[in-house]
Amino acid sequence: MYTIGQVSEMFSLPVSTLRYYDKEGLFPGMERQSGIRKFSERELEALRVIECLKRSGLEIKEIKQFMEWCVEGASTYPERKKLFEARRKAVEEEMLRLQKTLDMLRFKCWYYDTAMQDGSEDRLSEMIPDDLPPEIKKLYDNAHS
Amino acid sequence: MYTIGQVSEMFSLPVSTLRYYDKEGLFPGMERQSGIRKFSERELEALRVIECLKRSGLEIKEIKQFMEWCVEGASTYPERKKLFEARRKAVEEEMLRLQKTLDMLRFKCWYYDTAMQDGSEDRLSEMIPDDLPPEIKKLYDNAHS
DNA sequence: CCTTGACCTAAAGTCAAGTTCAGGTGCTAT
DNA sequence: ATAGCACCTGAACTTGACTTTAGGTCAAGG
Repeated sequence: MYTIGQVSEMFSLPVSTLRYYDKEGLFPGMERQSGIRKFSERELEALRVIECLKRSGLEIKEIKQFMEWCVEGASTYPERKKLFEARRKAVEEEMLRLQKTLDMLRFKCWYYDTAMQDGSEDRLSEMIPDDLPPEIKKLYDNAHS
Repeated sequence: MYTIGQVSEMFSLPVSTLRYYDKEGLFPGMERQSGIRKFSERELEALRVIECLKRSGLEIKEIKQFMEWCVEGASTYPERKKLFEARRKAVEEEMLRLQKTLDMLRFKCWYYDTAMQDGSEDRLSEMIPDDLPPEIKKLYDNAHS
């Protein structure tokens, strides 16, 4: 059993954020001792799932919905599974978008490296898009596709 | 040369967003004909960079700063390069975090698949964390590391 | 005894990134 | 000539996720 301060330390989250999550219903049935929140292993695992779902792009109220399903028991397994499938798909798509973003950033790093060597962008504007070095052209094409 | 409506179509962005970006200074020196914005190839490339930098986690005012550097000319190549290097690093880190998120989501998909077959989580709670199938244990371990 | 530190609440405040609103201009098709 | 678009502006509003504030409880240490 942990206090809110200990959990704040463990997860590097402000105490105010943990209280906010609690107020929003993200720890249904959390125990209290004379008003003071007691975080058990169950709440720590909930917090891990919260962080996962948040990073997957879910909003707080949708996470709350999930936590309610967990309380409801076995009858909501299908809903919970559908949720995780949907988030998995969303994150896989996000990874693809990020890969394109990364290729654009890498291209721009090369671009400004070259501009600094040349002292101008004149030669670069001649090269784009067809006379780029092969490796760089790959980045450019993926970023602009 | 394109109107704001055409650019809105091309980038699937609301017209109001394009006007907001303009007001925030993200298209310095954009042309106008009797009050009406004219988007040239320069603004379209700016928009591609804006979307890239936004996805990399940059705020609008930092993107504005970048656009101002572009106007200043060759003397700001080093700043611009540093910016792209920093964003590249940030996105690479974000990809790692997302990979862990994805492993957690894949683990949960398997988890609820299994729970649905069993009709309960009893067997699962016995298996976690040491008696999971090897492939699943990999996901679990990476997600919880 | 009284101060300090960790906990509590409800309510108000903040911030970024848009979106919406109210009112206005100007072309063109009926 | 008038209705309907696509464009314009400044200002107010919205949303989500926190954070801050103001005021209060309670146990331990000096």
